[in-house]
Amino acid sequence: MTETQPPIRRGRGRRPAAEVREQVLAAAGELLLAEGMAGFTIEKVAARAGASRMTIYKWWPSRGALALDGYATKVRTVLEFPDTGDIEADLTAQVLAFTHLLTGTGAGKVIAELIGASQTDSELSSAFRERYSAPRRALAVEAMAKAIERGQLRDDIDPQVVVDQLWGACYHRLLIPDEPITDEFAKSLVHNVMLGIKR
Amino acid sequence: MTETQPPIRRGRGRRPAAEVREQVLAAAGELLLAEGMAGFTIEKVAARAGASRMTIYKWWPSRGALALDGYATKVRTVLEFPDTGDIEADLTAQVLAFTHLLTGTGAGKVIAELIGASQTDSELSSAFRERYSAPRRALAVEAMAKAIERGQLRDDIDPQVVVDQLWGACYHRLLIPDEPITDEFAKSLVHNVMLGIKR
Amino acid sequence: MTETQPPIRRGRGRRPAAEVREQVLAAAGELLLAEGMAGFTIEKVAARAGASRMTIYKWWPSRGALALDGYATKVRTVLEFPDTGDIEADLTAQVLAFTHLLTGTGAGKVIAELIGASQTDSELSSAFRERYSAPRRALAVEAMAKAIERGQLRDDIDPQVVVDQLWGACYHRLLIPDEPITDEFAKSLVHNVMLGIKR
Amino acid sequence: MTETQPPIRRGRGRRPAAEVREQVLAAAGELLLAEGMAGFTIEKVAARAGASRMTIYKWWPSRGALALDGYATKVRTVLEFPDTGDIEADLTAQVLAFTHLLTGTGAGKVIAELIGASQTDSELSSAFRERYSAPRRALAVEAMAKAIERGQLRDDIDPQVVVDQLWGACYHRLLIPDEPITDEFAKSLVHNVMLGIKR
DNA sequence: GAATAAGCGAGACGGTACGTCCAGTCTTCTT
DNA sequence: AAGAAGACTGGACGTACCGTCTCGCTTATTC
Repeated sequence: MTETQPPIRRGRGRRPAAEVREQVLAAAGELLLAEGMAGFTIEKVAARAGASRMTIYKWWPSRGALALDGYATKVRTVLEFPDTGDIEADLTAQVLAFTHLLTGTGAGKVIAELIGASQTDSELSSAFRERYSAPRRALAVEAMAKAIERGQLRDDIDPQVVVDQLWGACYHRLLIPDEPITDEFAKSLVHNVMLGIKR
Repeated sequence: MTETQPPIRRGRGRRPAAEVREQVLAAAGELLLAEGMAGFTIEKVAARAGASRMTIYKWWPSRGALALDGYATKVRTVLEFPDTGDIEADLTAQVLAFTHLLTGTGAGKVIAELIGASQTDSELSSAFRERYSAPRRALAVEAMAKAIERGQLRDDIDPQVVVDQLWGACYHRLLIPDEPITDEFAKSLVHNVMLGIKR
Repeated sequence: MTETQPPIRRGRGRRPAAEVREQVLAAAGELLLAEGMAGFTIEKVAARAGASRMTIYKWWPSRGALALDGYATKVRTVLEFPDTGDIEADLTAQVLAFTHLLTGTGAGKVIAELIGASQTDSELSSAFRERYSAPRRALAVEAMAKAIERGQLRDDIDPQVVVDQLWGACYHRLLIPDEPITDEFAKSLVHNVMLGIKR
Repeated sequence: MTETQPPIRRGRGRRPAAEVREQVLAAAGELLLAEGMAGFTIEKVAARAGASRMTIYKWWPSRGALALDGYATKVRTVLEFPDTGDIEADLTAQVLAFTHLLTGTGAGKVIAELIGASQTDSELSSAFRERYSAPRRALAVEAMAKAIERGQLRDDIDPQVVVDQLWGACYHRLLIPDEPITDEFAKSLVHNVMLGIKR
C-alpha cells in the first residue's frame, strides 16, 4: 500500500478551499506562538502558508480575526464545567485551571495580546466574545444558577457579577501585571467571594 | 477647552525643550481623544505639534509611552481615597467613581486602548503600571489595611486580592464587554465581597 | 446606439460558442470606447459579457488581440479606395477621410492606444498589421501603381514610401501630438509630395 | 593619502537627493534596455537601485516618465542639425542618422515602446514631446526656414508638414512595421518630397 | 558683543506592511 | 463536452508610518 501522501498541490490553479484554510490557520497559529501579536503580519502568515495574501483577505476580515482563528486551531481547549454538587470546589477547580492555563503555557501571553488587539479591532473583539469569552461565562453562570437552586448560594446574587469577580480578577492580573497570578491568589478569589470579607 | 491656538510658527531654530514638550503632549492628548490608539501616530502628533519626529523619538521611548503621557496631560485625574471610617461606603464610592469615569466620558475607550497597546509595548506597560495602576492599587490596599486594623474587615484576607475583585472586575467588563458596566454592577461587586455569596 | 441590454443571465451550462463570442466582442468594444486601453481588462470584459475568463483566454491570445477584435466589431469600417482616374484627387480624398476618422470620432484615441499597446503585445501587433494596416496600405499602393501605369506619376518612385509620407505623417501627429491634425495639413501632405518642395 | 573612496552610504538615514536620483536613473536605464517597457516596473527599478519605492513615487509622476528619464540618462543623444548650405544633403544626412539610430542599436525598440506607453500615460506623453520630439522638430523646421530664405525651397510650404513626411514616415515604419526601415527608404523620403512624384 | 555650541524644524531616505487589482491557471458544477 | 463560476498563486500597485539621518537655522551659552 503506497501511502499516497497528501500532495499539497501548489501553483496557480484552484485548490480546495478547505486545504488552503487549514494551511493558513496552521501558519497563523505557529506565527502567533512564535512572535506574538507584534510580529503577526498577514504578509508573514501568507508566506508561511504558501498562500496568497488575497486569499487571506477574502476569508478573514482582519488581522486579529485571523490570529484568533489560528490560536483556536492550535489550542482547541475543551469547554466543560464539571458539576460535582459542591459549587465552592467546582469554582475553585475552574479558576485554578484557568490560572494554570494563563501561567503554565504560552497561552497567557497570546490571550493577553488578543484582548489587547481587540481594543482596536472590532472584528476580533466580537469574534473573541462570541467564540471564547461568552460561552465560558455562560457555563460558569449556569453552574452557579444550579447552586442557587440547590440552596448552596444566596438567591439574591447575580452570577454574572461573580464571574467578573473570579475570572475578571485573573484577567486583571494578566493584563495589568502589578501582582502575580498564583494558586494562592486563585483560591483567595473564591474564598473571599464565598464567605465575604466582612468581620 | 484646549483652544488649539495658532501653531506659533517660530521658525526652525532651537526652542526651549519645555515648550516643545508641552506642545507635543497637548497634541498627543488631542489626537488620542480624537482618533483613539488606532489613528495615534507619531507622525501625526509631530505634525499637530509643529515638532520634528526626531525630537519626539528623543524624549519618548515608544508610541504608547507618548500616548500615555498625552492622556495624563489631558485628564490629570485626582488621586485620592477619602477615609470616612466606613470601609464599605468608601469602597462603594470609589468603585462607583471609577465606573463613572469609564462610562461617562471618553476616558473608558482611551484607557482600554492604552491597556490594549501595553500588551505589545513594554514601555507603555511599565509606565502605565508605575504611574497609573500601582498608585491607585496602593491607595485602596492602604484603606483596607486601616479597616482591618479597625476591626471592620477580617484579618486573614489579602487586600490585594480584593482590589482585583473590585477594580479588576470593572476592567474585565471594559476590556471584554460581554456585560455592561452599570451602577448596579458596581454596588453588587462591593456587596458580594463584603458579605459573601454563600448561603 | 449600443444599448447595453441586460446581461442575459443564462445559468452556468454550455452555450453556443457563437453566442458567447458575439457577446464578448460586444462587451470588449464597449469597454474599449468607454475606458480606453488603460482600463481595458479581461476581467472587466468577462464581467460585462457574462462570460468566464477561461473562455476568453481560450479564444484570444492576448488582451490587445481582444481589444482589436472588439474595436473592429464596433466600427467595422468600409475598406475602399475609389478610383476616379485623378490620383491627386483620390489621394487627397482618402487622406482627408483618414484624418476625419482620427479627429472626428473617438476612433483616433482608440487607434492610438491600440498601436501603443502593440509595442509590447506581439499578438496585437501582427493582428493589427494583418487585419488593419496592411490591407489599407495595399489599396493605396495599388491605386498609385495604376496611376503610374496611366502616366500620372513618375515611374521611378516607390508607392510604399509615399504611403508612409501620407498616412505615416498622420499617424505621427496622432501618436506624438506636437502639431494638430487639420484639413490644411492633410491637403499639404498630398500637395507637397505631388509637386515637390524644391524651388 | 588614504583614498577615502566614495562610501555610497546605505542604511536608513537621509542621503543626498542627487545621489539617489542618479542611482535610480541608472537602474531605470539598465532595466529598460534589458527588459523593455513590458518588464519595466517601479518595483524592479527600486530593487535594482537599492532605493525605496516611495522615493521614486516622490520624484517621478509615472512609470513612463521614469523610463524616459532613465533612457535619456543612458543614451544622452547629441542634439544638432548641421547646416552645410545644401538643404537636401542636410535632410538626407539627418534622416539617415535617425533611421540608423532606430535600426542600428537597441534604441528603436525602446523609443517605440516609450511612444507606445505614452498613449496611456499623459505624463510620459508630455515629457516625451517637450524633451525629445519638439526640440528635434524645431531644429529641422529652422533648417528648412533658412533654406526657404536662401531660395532653395518653395516659400509656400509649411516646414512642419515636411517634418511629418520625413521623420513621421520613419516613425510609421517603426511603430507599424509593415515595411522595413532601410537606407533606400530614407533616401527616397527626401527625394520624393524634394522633387515631387508627379510626372 | 561676537563667536560657538546645542538643539530644533524640515523632510528625504530605506524599509515593512498594508489593502487592492489583475493576470493566468485550475477545478467543480451545470446545462 | 463546453462554458460559468469562482478560488487560487503571484506580482505590482500606490499609500502610510516607522525609525534613521542630514541639513540649515536659531537661540542660548561662552569667551
